[in-house]
Amino acid sequence: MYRSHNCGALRIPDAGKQVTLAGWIQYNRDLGGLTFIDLRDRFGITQLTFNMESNAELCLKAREMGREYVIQAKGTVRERSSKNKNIPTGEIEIEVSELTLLNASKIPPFTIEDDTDGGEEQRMKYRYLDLRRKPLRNNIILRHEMLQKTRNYMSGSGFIEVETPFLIKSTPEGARDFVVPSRVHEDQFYALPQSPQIFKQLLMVSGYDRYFQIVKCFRDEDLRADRQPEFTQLDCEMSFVDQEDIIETFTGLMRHLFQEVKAADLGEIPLLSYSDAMRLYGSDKPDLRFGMPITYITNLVEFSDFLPFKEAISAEGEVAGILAPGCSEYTRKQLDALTDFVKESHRGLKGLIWAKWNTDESIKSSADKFFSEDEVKAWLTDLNAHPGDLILIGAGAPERVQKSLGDLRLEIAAQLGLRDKNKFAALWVVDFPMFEWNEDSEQFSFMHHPFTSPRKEDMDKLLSDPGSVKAYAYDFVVNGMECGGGSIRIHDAGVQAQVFKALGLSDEEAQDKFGFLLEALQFGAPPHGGIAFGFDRLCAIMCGVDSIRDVMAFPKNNAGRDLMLDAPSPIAAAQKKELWLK
RNA sequence: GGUUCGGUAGUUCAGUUGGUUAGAAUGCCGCCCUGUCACGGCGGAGGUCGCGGGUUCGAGUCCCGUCCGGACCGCCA
Repeated sequence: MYRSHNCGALRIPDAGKQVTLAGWIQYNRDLGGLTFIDLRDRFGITQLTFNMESNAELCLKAREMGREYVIQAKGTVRERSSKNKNIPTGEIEIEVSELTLLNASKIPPFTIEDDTDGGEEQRMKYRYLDLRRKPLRNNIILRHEMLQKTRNYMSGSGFIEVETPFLIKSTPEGARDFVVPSRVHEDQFYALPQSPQIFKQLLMVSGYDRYFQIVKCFRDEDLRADRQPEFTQLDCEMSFVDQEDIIETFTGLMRHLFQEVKAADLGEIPLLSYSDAMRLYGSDKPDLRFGMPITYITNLVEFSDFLPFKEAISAEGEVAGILAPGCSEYTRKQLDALTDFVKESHRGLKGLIWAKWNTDESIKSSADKFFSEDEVKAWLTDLNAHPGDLILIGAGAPERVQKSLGDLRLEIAAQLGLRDKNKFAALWVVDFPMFEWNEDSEQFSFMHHPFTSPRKEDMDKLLSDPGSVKAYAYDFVVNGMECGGGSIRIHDAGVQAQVFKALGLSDEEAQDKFGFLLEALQFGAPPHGGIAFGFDRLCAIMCGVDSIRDVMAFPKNNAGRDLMLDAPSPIAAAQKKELWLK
């Protein structure tokens, strides 16, 4: 028996007990006549005490033990004479009578503390050491709780978990596939699934009614803080449901998880249409922890001669602004920085007009030469500003105004500390367009995926006016992060064929790529729909971290490399040959 | 594919207009210390300044290329 208790277990009532502990050395404090060792495992830290007077040999031995050595200690639990209020075991210590070195450790490349001195690269290379740190350990444990509570809730709601294959067929749509060469079949490849989409629909055809799976998915695209090449989805599908049923079911799941894991009440979760989200927040995943919606003042400046406004309006653009509460003291430098921010090429505004309502009630704007104080005051009032506030106004094409002011809204909220990690604001975004126009290929492509059902009332516009067709598609958004998305699927082979046609896919192509699905739809496919949640993202939001790396045990770096394994890596020529690779 | 920031001691960083022997903190090693808890005190060791080329009397510093890391755009049904 290596231990009688873990390192987080003992308290004052245990005083007098003979115990054996094992763990890693967090700190070794040698005071001369006394030596203290903080012994750590994933449950906590317990102090070991060695006294030169009572046992000199043991005390000298303890001094030799370095950081991260693995040791075992037998001794007596004792109340401390000087207590440490900062840790749960801080009122007791172990007076050690027997000390065993189980394994020494090299000197760690960075400190294994709550706040490490290690940089990203070191921490990724020695991920197993980084995982010893409490913040990361807490995240991994929270993820475990999420997994358990999700499975329990889903199972309790009549869903069954079914595993689907990882070696499947590549389809060129959507994200790039990771591809696995076949040894048995020359020049042929499997693909790793981007999601179990087709399988879960086939399971509905099979009559499984309510399916879920917590499953790895793979996408060969560039990485971001919230995107990894392999990631985990909570994948779900239901039969005989409409959009309202799905939203109700998974509102229940989300409320449950946030309540259970974070003791957070999501409250009423609002539904917002895609077009409203874009218009008010310039994003299909708005952060609703704060207000500051984009407010359109085009009608107030309709007949203005002020060139930026005049040009925008004559080109069917908009003039709109956002409120920066309490920012009337912003300096010229700060305002210039915000102007540069919206002028960055992917946002594309030509500039930013500001207007300050100072605390002394005076009004000042960067367009004072062109507008009377009353006119500027009308803008301020329209944006719900008060003395002490600043408003920022942009003019241009609607998409640019939305994108720029939407990003600016997030930037200012961040500067004002309004993106509070302990606050959770969820919503459903609904009524997505079915298709979006692709400038490069000059044809429509699907917004969600090609099996998404168009809305009933838009069915007849599929071929005549695809751009105006809306879909039964929905996203679940928390704190400005897209955490889930799904749709009602097409269960009618005829409708599916029409959608493929609208996408410019010939019958032959559709048959080649999705023939098995089209055929399955003809064998009594029930009406069905589903949703998939980004499990890593949900965990990241609950952990209050910016990157999903921090909730994954062994993530990849910025460039998709595993710095610990040094993967990907070349393979031997013989192995290549066997796989028919040049 | 592109933009941008960075690479200097084991680690995290500083290093001025190019100028003699490249610094700090922390870690590491040694000595001292009986109530510490990121213990403290004294002393010490530790650097091909990512790599290659160029400019210069002289490059950590300037220029070009390249590799590596972070953030972002494109991309991500």
